Amino acid sequence: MLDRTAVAVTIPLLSVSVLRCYSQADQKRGSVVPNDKQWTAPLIAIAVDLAVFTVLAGRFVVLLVERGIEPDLGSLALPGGFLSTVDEDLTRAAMRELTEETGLDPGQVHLEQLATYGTPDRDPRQRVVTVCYLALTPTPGTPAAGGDARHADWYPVEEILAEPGQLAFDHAQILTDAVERARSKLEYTTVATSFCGAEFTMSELRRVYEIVWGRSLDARNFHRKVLAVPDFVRPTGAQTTRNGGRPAALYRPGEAWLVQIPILRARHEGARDVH
Amino acid sequence: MLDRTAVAVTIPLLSVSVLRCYSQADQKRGSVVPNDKQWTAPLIAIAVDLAVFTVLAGRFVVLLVERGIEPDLGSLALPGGFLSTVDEDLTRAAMRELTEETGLDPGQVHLEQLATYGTPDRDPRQRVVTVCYLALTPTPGTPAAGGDARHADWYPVEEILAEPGQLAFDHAQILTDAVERARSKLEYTTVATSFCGAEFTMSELRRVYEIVWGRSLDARNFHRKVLAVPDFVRPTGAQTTRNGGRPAALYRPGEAWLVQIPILRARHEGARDVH
DNA sequence: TCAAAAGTGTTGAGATTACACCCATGA
DNA sequence: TCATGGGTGTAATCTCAACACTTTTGA
Repeated sequence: MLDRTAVAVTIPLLSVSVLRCYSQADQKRGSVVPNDKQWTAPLIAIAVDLAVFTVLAGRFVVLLVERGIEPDLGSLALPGGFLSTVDEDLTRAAMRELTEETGLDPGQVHLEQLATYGTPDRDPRQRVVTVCYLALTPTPGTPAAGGDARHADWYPVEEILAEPGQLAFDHAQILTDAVERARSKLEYTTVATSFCGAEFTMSELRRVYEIVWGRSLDARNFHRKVLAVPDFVRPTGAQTTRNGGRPAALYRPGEAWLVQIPILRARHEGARDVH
Repeated sequence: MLDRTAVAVTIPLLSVSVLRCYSQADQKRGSVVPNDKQWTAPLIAIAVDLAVFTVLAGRFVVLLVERGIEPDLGSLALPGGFLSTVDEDLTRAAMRELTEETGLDPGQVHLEQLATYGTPDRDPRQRVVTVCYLALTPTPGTPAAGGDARHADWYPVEEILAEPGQLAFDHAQILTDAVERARSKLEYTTVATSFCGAEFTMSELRRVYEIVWGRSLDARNFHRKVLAVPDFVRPTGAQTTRNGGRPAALYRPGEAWLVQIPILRARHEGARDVH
């Protein structure tokens, strides 16, 4: 690999005047002139945004910040920020934002790329392309505000989706996509354990599904279905009575990721609502 | 929305020296100093790459170009390129590349975002973040080379995946992800019709599944399963004998997108290979 | 008449749901 | 002893893959 510092100087960079040039629709093409051996491309600001979910007090909640700067000052927004350097890896940036916001141990969270949003006018200040990540975590401590954010807190997903106008930029769309992804991931993967602590009972795991999907599940069938998936969960051998009633076996997450037979077949008819 | 030209001048831009500064690992932070009201971020080159698939002569094939410039001159690569201007929409850029490469009518193709790849050293020249798209098309005419590409052609997916070293950059990973996405999308959506022409028979549609999945399906059960999905396909009323044997009804794609009951339940045991 | 492809009917194996029933604890 | 949640057993139902069988064409 070439030396970065040496390479950098061979790359024509945008000047203010070139950026102006780009912005004029009648000069879409030709605003960057590739010369013989050099290599040109418009340079754009890249952000990383996070849709962080957890289950808190029986509700499916998302981490949002209250914007402390314009535009959309005072609106709610997904936490996020720009790459800290041109060399920062995308996933690393997402992880950095996540630990900054939640203080969580990265080993406890599930983090996956959701999608990239890059409509030219999604940020009124400048062209910003944002790579969004989905994060599922066990309930963490109090989230910390910082950077552009005045305040960070957990908000029930249903309430935010019911009033999407509260969200800044195109974050309503991103949140919708993230919720859909999270819900469907529960069906085909073992990711639900990411919402639980290190050890959990069957009913605690079932609660996760019930809360995220907003419907009740048969505790007995659920129990068998989870145990039928090889290495979905591993018994610790210990028991707990923290939920009352008969002592329940404690489990730890297993190594399995894909669930062959979905935990619940999609059927949106006779499902009773939970809460 | 603010006037772009006016905004541009208020944004601190990278100079060559600032970019150099970013490249030095010991100065990761602090290389951009945010001042009071202004707003800073590292600027990065954004590319759009395409994994274009079709079914050609009974094979599942992908469109690849032979690179005409360094690095990886002579290697195969996914077609793609940089945004043509800082204001170009990501999806529009993908569509532009697609029509440039295949000459297809955009109405005929299925185009969806796959993922974004941004490992800092994935391109040895400079930091490049590439937003990749998955495209599924009916068999088009001869693909056209152009830009960085010496030559563009369709290559059987199996053969390329068997020798991933032929691919430039991280395109082997991208292709793997794209193939996986394409295969699983067939199971839960009606996207397979995107591989067929405007009108097709049941066995032609079934062939798509067989070729992409690399396994044979029971023609009779397939037939019923497709018709069981509301508005998966619509009969045109016409028939054809182009495949020999008894005349087959012709269908057009319907409006349905999601298939509630997967076309084939995942079971990778007793499946016979096709071809 | 035969081969080949299209399309319908049926059946047995297996999966799934709904729920009866028993277990173990705390209050 | 009772309420509460944990966990097992089972029967009716549903689904699906497998395949026998009929239909309609071209050669």
